[in-house]
Amino acid sequence: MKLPDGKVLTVERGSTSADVAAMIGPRLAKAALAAVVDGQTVSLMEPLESSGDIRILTEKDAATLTVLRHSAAHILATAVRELRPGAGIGFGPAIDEGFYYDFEVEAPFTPDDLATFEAKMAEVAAADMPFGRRRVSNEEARGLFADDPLKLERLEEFDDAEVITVYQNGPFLDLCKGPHVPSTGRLKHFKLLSAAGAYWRGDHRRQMLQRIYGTAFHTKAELDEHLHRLEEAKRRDHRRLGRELDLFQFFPVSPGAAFWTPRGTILYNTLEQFVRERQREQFLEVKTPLLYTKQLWEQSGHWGKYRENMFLVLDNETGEHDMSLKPMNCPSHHLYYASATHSYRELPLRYVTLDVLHRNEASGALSGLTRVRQFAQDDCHVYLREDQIAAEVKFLMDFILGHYDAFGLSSSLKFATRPEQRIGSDETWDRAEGALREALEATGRAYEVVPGDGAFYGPKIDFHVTDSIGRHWQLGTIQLDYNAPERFDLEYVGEDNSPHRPVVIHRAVCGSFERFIAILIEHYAGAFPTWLAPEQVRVLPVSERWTASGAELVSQLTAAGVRAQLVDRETLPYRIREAETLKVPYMAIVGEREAAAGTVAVRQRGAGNKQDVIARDEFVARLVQEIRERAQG
RNA sequence: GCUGGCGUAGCUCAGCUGGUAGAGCAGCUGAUUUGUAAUCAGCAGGUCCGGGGUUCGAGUCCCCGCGCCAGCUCCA
Repeated sequence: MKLPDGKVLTVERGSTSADVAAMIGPRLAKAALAAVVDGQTVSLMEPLESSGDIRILTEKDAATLTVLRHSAAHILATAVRELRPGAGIGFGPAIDEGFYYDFEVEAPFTPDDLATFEAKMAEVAAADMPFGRRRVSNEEARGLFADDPLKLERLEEFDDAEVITVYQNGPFLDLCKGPHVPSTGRLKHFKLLSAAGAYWRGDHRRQMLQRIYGTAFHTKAELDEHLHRLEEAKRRDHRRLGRELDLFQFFPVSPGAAFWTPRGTILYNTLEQFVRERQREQFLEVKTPLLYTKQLWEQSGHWGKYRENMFLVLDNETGEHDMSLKPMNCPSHHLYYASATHSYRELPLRYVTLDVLHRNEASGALSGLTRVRQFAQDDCHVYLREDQIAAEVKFLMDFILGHYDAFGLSSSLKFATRPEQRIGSDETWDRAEGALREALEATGRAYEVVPGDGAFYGPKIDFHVTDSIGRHWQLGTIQLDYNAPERFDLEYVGEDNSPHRPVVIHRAVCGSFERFIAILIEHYAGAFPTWLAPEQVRVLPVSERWTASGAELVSQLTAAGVRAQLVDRETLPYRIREAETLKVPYMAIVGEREAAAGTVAVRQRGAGNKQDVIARDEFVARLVQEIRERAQG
């Protein structure tokens, strides 16, 4: 076996990675959690099949966290089986932030059960049961899992050539390809987080299992930090801040549709204004109807593929639900494009609509502002020649990334290819995927491929942004569409004076204003930079004697376009606390000294009582500049 | 849509095994005129999510809806 430093160790046939670790040294043997053999992460107890490269992994290697979590899932299942002997077992993998295990049980788990399971897991870990690995034949496996129908179903899918392995720790046996840590004692820092139903194999037509989520780390510090991050996310939750900062509400009479308060409306309009300003030069904004007959949706393909997500409207004359609120803007843009003859010289032609859209989302899918039934996209459709795709994709990409930059959001790219449910021929898809991939490659940016995740009409590039606490959100998108031009018979007149088919690109930057605002709220934890803040300055006279002086300052600020408000009730400390709670960026305090000198004592949000006494004119000028520059604050 | 949990004053939450509701904040009124994160006092606020049922009696127990939350499915 060849070690990472180039040394070659000769071991007996049938040796394991654990043996290799022991030969290297006792310290490593003790710290070892798994190994990488010929590029494959394997369990230490796995026999080495042939000579090759080997590297022993300890908790310092990131890959072992996944192994630990996978083992934690088995330890959870061990505990559950111990306490609920009849529980059927589904799958139990490691996931991004932890692990889960699915169980088939009579009665769903309660929050109290989680605590009990967690305690039992600690016992299983303390018992330090070794994880044993064994290769079995399919027939033997069927015998071992005779009482586990879910495992038997999985076994049916193996073909004869595949290696089937089982792992056992103490009483618990699972069909599993591993790898696992050497023994249950390696699990020290873990926590069970939640329980919820999950369809067997993710199929909503199959039975629902009960899934338990948990997380595990190598060290207590990492676990604590993770739990702390979950708390922090809760603290920033836009639904909570939306209420506390008085930005929006929901009413049961309109599930999934936000009601924007005066403060929230300012935020919304400010964002919209920003979007309009950026796209003023290179895009053409159009307003289109909200309601259409099904004829349009039949032509676009939505009637067939998207109807269950559309709000259908009764037409009194026909007595049928053959009208619909628009769930997307594309068809209306196509309709408009097709209404005139276009020259190749006009292309690319970019239509944008910021209208409200309606999608009838499953009731259980609704969540705050991030999953709603009524929302507005900054929705653009570009009509262009095929030879313009690469340049256009680059242009749109820069445009989108520039938008995220303005908010300090970093992003990554995903390339999504044809889904199962789709329209258009395979040849068209080949062409679209090829063209989009080529354009993407040409930008030189890194991207991840997500097969089968494309829109039903074409492949897409999705933009995922990372917020200030490291969470990912899918926002913008660039989708290539060769189908719509066919369906809507779109044309342009080429240099050769004959008609040609344009290509369509669907583009959104914010995704939806609703979701984007939710992300901004959480990203800034409600402390918006001044240009976005619903209330930018709160003017606080020290006592009622200085109200007039404060009112004068408010007029001055308002005249300069700054959103300012005078608050003169209650005591000064009370009002300062109130303004801090509402996360108003600036407090302008006016008392005897300031009134006399024509100055203002400026207290900045979150800066404590480090105030800054400056001339009023200067204060106004500074604010105007900060707002104009859209400073990050 | 599915599984589970939750739903008490504008907000955050008490309310034991059934005996027709309570606090803090917010609101209103008054006193105080205040210099950097809550001045004091008083008052007013509730179809206990909605509808059925069990019971002498239901916020509390049962059933059916609705909404929200955690997930699943789906997705901007």
